[in-house]
Amino acid sequence: MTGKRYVSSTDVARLAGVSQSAVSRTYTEGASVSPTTREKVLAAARALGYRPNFLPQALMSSRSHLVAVAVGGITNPFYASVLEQFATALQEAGQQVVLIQIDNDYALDAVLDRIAGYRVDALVSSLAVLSTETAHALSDLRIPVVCFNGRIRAAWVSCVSMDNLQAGAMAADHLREAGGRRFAFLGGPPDSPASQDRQAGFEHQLQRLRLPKPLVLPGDFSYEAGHAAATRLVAADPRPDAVACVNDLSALGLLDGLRRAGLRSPDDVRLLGYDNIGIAAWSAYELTSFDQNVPEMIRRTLRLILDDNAADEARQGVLETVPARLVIRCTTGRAGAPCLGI
Amino acid sequence: MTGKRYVSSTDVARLAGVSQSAVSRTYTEGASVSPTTREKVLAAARALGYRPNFLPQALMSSRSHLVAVAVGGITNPFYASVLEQFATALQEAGQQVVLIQIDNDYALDAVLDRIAGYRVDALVSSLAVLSTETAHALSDLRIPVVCFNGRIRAAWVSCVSMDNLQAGAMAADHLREAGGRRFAFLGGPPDSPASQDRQAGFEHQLQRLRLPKPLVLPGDFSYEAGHAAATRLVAADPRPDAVACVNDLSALGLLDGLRRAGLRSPDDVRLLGYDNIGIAAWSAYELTSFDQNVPEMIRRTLRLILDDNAADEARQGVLETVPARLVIRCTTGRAGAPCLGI
DNA sequence: ATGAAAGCGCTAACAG
DNA sequence: CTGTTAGCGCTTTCAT
Repeated sequence: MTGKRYVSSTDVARLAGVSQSAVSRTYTEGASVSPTTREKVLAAARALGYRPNFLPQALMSSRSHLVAVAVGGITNPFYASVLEQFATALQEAGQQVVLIQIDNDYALDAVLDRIAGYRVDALVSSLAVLSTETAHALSDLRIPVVCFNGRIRAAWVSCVSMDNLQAGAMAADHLREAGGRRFAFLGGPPDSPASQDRQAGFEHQLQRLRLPKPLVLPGDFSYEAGHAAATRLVAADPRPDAVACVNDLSALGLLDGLRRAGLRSPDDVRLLGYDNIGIAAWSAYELTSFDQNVPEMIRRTLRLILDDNAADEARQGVLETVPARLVIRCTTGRAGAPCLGI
Repeated sequence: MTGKRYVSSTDVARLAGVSQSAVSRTYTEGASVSPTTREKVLAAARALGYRPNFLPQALMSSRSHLVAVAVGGITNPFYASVLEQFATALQEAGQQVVLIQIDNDYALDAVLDRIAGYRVDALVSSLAVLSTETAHALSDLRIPVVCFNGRIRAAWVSCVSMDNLQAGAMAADHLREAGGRRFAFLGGPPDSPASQDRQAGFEHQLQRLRLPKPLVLPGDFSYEAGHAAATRLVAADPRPDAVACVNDLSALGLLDGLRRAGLRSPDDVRLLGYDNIGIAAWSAYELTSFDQNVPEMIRRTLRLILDDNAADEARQGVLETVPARLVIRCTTGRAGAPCLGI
C-alpha cells in the first residue's frame, strides 16, 4: 500500500516526446493542442495507463469537487433514499460524495477538521438537529452548508425543508375528514425541528378547528418507539381514534403494536405518517403519508451549493420550504372500505 | 464559490513569526517542536482559523486516506446497514468514505476515472455483480478492491462473502425440520453470485436429503418481486409448503402476497430469507433469516484494504468466507405456536 | 501551438 | 530544535 505507483503527466510527456504542458492541455477542455500532439499524448497515456490526478487541480483551484454529505442513521429508509438521490444528483453534477457518518450533532465538531481538510466545496447535512455552536463552526469554514429539514439559519448555513407546519395542519384536516374525533400525536426527538413543527402545525390546526388538544406520545422516529407507544395509546381513556405520527417508521411500529393489541386501522384508529417511505405502500401496511418531494428539495439544495448565481443566498443563508403532498392510503380510508391490507 | 479563501500554513507561520516548517511540524505527530514554538503556532492558527489541508499530503504520499465505497441500491435495508457500518469503521480507521452510487456493473467503468483521479487508497464494492472486464480494469489501478458477497478473484481484487453455499444447505435442513415437504426457492437476479450459490447449496442439500427438486421462482431481490411470486406459488400444483427466499426483502413481499391470498405462515407455508434486516424482526413479519455477520465481514475487508500485513493477500486477491448464522423466528416456527404475528 | 517556468500547500531531507 | 530547500502533479502565465 505504499505510494509512487501512479503514472504522472510527466511520464506520459516523456514517452510521447512532448512537454508536460502538452499533456495537461490534452486533458483540458478547450485548450489548444494540435491533433498530432493530442494523438501522441493519448497513445502514450494509453500505453502507460495514465489517469489524471485530481488532487493537484483541487490544490490549485481550491475547488475539490468534493461535497460532504453528513448523515445520521441511514438505516431509516427515508434517509437511505435521500442519500441515494443525493449521490446520484451530485455525481451527475460532476461532484463526488464524501460520506460523513454522524451519530449525534456534537460529533459533527469532531469531523469538522476532516471536511475542512479535504477542502470540500460544500456540506449537506441530513441531520435535522444542528446546534447553534456547530452552525457557527460551519459558518467559519465559509463553505455553503445546507441542512435537510432543519430550521437554523446563519451565514453560509441554509435549510431546505418540507413545510412542516403546513403538513402538520394538513394532518389535522385529513384525520378529521377521515372521521377522527379524539386525536393523538406520536412525536420524535424533542430537539428535532421537523418534529416540533409537525406537532405545532397539527395542534394549531386542531385548535382552529375547535377540536380538543391531542394526546402527545413521546417517540424518537424509530419503529420500536412506535410499537411501544401502542401500549400507552390503548390504555388512554378516552382512547384516541386518530393519530398523526411524526414519521412513517414510528407509524408502522404503532400500527403493528395496535394490531398486537387487537385493534384495526382505520376502523379503530386512523393513522398517518410522514416521509412516504417505500414500506408505507407495502400491502401489510398501506399507510397514509406525507411525501416530501425529495427531488425538488435536492434540486434546491444543489442550486444553493453549486450554482454561482445562488452564491449570495448561500453566503447569507436562506430558508427554503417545499409543500408537502398527502398520499392517502388505507389507514385513513373509509372504515370497511376495500383496502384489503392483511 | 471561488477559491483562495483558506488559511495556509504560510499565513500562520507569518503571524507566529516562525518558519512554515515549524507550523507543519506542529501538526505532525511526533515531530520535534519546542513547546514555545508550538504554542505560538497554535495561537496564530486559532486566531486565523487555520485547518491543515490534506490535499498536499495526499499528493506527496500517494495516500489520500480516501476509500471509495461503491453501492447500488442502498434503499435495500441490508445495504444501507452495511454502508452505515462501513462508514463508521472506516472513519474510525481514519479514512474518509467516497460514496459511489452505481446502478449497474457497467456504469462502474464510467466512474473508474473518478476513483483513480482522487487516488483513493482502496475500493469496496457492495455490488454483487462485477464483470470480468471491470475486475480487470480495477486490477490495473493496482489498488486493493474488495467485493462484498462476490465471487470473482483477480490480482488486487478480493471478495469477502457469506458462505452462501453452506447457508443454502442450512436452509434446506431447517425447512425440512420445520415440517416442509414440498420446497421452493425464490431467486434473485440470475447473474448474482450470492443468489446462484444460495440456490445451488439449497438444491444440493435437498438432493442429499433425497427430497424432491424445488420449484424455482424468478425474482430480483425486491419486495415487489416477492409479492408477485406469491401468485405463482399459490397457483402451483402441488403447492410448496416451504420456501427459501434469496433475501429478506423478497421474502417479506412473498409473505404479504401469501397473506393477500389468504394463506398463513408458518401454518400453510414455511418461509425464510437471507440478510436478517431489521424489518424481518418486526412483529408483522417475524421472518426467519440468515444473519451475515456483517461486522466480521467488515473487519476482514478493512484488514485487506488497510493492513500492511495483508498487502500480499490483497495484491494477489483472495476469497474469504464467513459462516452464516440462522435466526429462527415465527415463519418457520411450529404451526400454531405462540408466535402472535399480526 | 508549444515549451519553460512559476506556484498551489504541504512534507521531508538537510544543514545548522 | 529550527529554518532552508526541494519536490509531489498539476494548471497557468509567458514567451516563443
